[in-house]
Amino acid sequence: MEKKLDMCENTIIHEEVVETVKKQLPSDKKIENLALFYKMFSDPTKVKMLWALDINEMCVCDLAVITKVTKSAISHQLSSLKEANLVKSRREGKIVYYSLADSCVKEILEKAVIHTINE
Amino acid sequence: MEKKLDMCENTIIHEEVVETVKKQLPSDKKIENLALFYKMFSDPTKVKMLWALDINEMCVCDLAVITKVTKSAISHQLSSLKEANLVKSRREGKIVYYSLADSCVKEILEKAVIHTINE
DNA sequence: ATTATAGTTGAATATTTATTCAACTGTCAA
DNA sequence: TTGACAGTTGAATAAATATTCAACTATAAT
Repeated sequence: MEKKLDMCENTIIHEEVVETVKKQLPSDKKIENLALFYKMFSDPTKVKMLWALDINEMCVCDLAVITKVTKSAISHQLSSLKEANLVKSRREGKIVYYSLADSCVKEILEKAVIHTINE
Repeated sequence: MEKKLDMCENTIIHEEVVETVKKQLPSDKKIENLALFYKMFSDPTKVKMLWALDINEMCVCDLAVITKVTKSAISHQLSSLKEANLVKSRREGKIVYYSLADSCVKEILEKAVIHTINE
């Protein structure tokens, strides 16, 4: 009679494949950075902001109008996007203008368009 | 003296820009689909799974070992990935083998590599 | 038929992420 | 220097997502 707890549910079925794949995988840190990067595209508000900024630089108020969320929410989102080096800002008087920091953004958005069903 | 509630915090500062951008933005549905698509790349477990599957087709057990999460969690993740048409599966006896359904996956992952700090 | 293993499922829980709220800073103009 | 407005911030809350758990299906072997 066996123990109630099965020892470990992680049975390796194809040991060779697992070993080969493990060797070729990027480091956990790298994987995490990839996921972090794509998180910036994984929310409708962020996607809309990025798309809008690709068309024109904009201030927080305008982005709030376009996305229909509060200025505060926009500001929080912009700070993640800035930390991810996807947007940059410049101040002009009271107004802060945001724009894309990385020309790859539109390219990335458009790459996805091909793989999604529209309308 | 004004009302306590300010009528609407969404002041449009650059009306012309806002109008122009609004016209050029994709529909909300399209934006949402884009976000949904990138959600499939926005979690380390999913990224690792996709990367692994790009190297070799694999069964649920093997993926569980490689990602260090339970078979159940993997199965749940695979079902989202399948719904997003990023992976496909075939059964061989008791074992279900998963593989990439879309050759763009690796391309997308690698696009991000350029924009992330590694190690 | 019975048992064992691979995988799936739905509900519960844990974790993460987005948004709101209220108080704050910075800049301009009266 | 005071008020008004653009924007930011941190903490609280709400909402979304990932993981676990336990019960289940499917297939194969004895």
